[in-house]
Amino acid sequence: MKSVDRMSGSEEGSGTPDLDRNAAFWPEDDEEIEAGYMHLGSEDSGGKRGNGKSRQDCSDSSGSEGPSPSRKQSRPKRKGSNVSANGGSGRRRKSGISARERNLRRLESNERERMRMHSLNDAFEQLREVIPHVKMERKLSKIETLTLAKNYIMALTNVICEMRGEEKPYTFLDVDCGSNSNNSSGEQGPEEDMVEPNNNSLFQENLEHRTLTETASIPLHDM
DNA sequence: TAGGCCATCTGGTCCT
DNA sequence: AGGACCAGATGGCCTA
Repeated sequence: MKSVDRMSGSEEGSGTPDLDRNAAFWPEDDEEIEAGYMHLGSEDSGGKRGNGKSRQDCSDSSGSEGPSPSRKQSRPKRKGSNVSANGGSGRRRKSGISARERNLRRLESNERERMRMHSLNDAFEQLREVIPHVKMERKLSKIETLTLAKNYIMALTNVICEMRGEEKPYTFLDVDCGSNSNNSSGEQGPEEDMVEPNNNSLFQENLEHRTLTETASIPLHDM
């Protein structure tokens, strides 16, 4: 497939990718913000990665609902969502906060988010290391990692149940099952027999390596 | 070139 | 109030 490894480069190298650039972009005073707060990115100097993204429709969203670019509309509101959490005016101006301060807050927030994602990636990496899978050139993608982990857990559960003389709660389907679209996208009770091909290529891969998963008893014995 | 995967930014919402 | 969490958007990189 693809080399996910390449990401490691950007991951590490990211550091603080664009603090300076962003800082430079942000307007210096509230006046400018009044005019173009949601404007950022309009001419975002095209940084290399993501950051350079233009927040296209933000500009014209200056409308009443505040930061409501089209992309937000599809998102379901969470409980207790007050449509205008920002006060209803649409402008997210907090009284007494200067543009510079907002800028700073945003940059800090970005940094935290970056760190959060990095820790998430670390967790994925640790998960990859404990999931038995056939060696591959590339490393497992996130979705593959999660799917394999799930299958691995199911296989181990089967082993445990078998050792207890109980019935296996999970059944691993055969290759043909690829055709059955039984799965309701991840809705499965513990009772249901499953191994849903939610990721086709991976699923096939899983089937190829099913013996490996089903011999999950091997690592189990080691415990 | 299209599609997959990813990092990053961002604003809304929730939680402490 | 501030940080964490979440999900949408965007653009880069890579492979088929």
